[in-house]
Amino acid sequence: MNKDIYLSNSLGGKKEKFVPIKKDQVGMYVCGPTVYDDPHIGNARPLVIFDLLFKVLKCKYGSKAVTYVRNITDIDDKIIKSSKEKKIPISDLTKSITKKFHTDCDYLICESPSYEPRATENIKLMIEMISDLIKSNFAYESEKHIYFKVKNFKDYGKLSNKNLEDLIAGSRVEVSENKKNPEDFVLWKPSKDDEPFWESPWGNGRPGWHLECSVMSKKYLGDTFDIHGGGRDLIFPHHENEIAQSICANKTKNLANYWVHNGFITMSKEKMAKSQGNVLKISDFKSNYNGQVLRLALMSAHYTQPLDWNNKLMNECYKTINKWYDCYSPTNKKILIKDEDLQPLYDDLNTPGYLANLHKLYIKAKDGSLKDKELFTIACNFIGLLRQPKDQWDKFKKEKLSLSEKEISEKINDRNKAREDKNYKLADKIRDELLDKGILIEDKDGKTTWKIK
RNA sequence: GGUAACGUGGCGGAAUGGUUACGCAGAGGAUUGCAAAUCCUUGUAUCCCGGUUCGAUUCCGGGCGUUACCUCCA
Repeated sequence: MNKDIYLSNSLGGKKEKFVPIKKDQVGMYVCGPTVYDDPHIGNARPLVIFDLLFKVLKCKYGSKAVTYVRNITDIDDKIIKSSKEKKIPISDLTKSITKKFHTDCDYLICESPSYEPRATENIKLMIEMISDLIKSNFAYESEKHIYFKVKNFKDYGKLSNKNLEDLIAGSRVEVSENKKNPEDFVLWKPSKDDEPFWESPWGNGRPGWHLECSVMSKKYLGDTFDIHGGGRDLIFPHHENEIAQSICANKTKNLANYWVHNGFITMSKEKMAKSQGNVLKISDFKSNYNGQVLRLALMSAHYTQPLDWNNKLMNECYKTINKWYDCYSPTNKKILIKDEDLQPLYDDLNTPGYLANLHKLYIKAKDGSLKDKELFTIACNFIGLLRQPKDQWDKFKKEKLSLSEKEISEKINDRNKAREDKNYKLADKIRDELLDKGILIEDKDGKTTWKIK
């Protein structure tokens, strides 16, 4: 397959043909979690979206050609605050949230990135980058704080379409007596007695937000790399500041050539965010839904669009996967997905377009040959669906049942007796009762079978 | 106030300068004791006003509306 990949580039605001810096090598950096609280559905979207992009890139460039780096930020003001609130030592908190995050990734069927560096393991490199920035007059020290001097970087605001005057006029920037200018942001700050610290030329302290991404992307992908991803809300200030730091420290023109940002998950059309108090934890879904259902739901809209999260969406996705399992036919054969079927994914990760193709392949597979079913299964597998054996999917459904199989067959016997007696009122009552409990009865060829709705 | 995104049938959601998305729901039919499941059939929608064009839902301008970012947020 030699089709081009297109991506919506936030830098410039247009869909562009993807051309990697090196012909047969792709580097992608995605902002991972700050591990201070349980991951929620909003966090799940970039996990699934960039997992898909990883798969598509590997499909085109080869599985070894793509380096996917996703950081874990394990030192930050939010973590310190959360640790105090929860009365848990910081390292315990970050370890347990990181573990939960990985469990959630598995639940959503996301494969591991190539590297998953932690901020606290790279403090030395951060200090080096700060020193470079001070030397080249892009940063200054003030009362044991180091600030980035935004005015000295003329391209500041290019990604987020902001200019300095507006930012200052907005005056929502954090005011601090130590700053020379209100728009400056902190690279290093002193730690209080009860806060974690690292030794530095400017005293014991800790890094500002933003810096870990600049340092770790450089470490694994170089000064300039291909794709940088994350949620829309990171565009400003996080990515803007990353760009400023990296370009000034590395003396390059660009940090990443393609900036890819996913839209938000909303609840009743309003952004799902901790500050709004309307977050749904990923783990809350585990008892009721197989992770594939969430994964499909997260792919049901284009990644740049907002996605409203509700029960109807979940139910539709559940029904779709349940239906698709009828054609589940795993195989070790190498069956290639047709270019025309794959094409929507190459075109800016158009997941709804690909899902439409899957529906078409399903219809073909349903009455088709084994090979059609195998192709359909492989096409689902490509985006991380139908990877679990069917009995695992059924098992999950059975766990939710309130009736035992024995009770169900007793009810069915009762109903069939009633039918023989032509007591259809009773028969229908039993059937409806079972349906209420999620058991679907089918009379076929004189036999009655049941399945879980 | 500044900066963006979006506005498609009952709902969700793609695409597109002239013809079909797709899914769910609904309707009709086959089947059935009745159902369910399944199968078959069925949908002519692009916020408003101008402009460009032979032709715009699609491009351009204006308006209205919704949302987001400008403070931590995926």
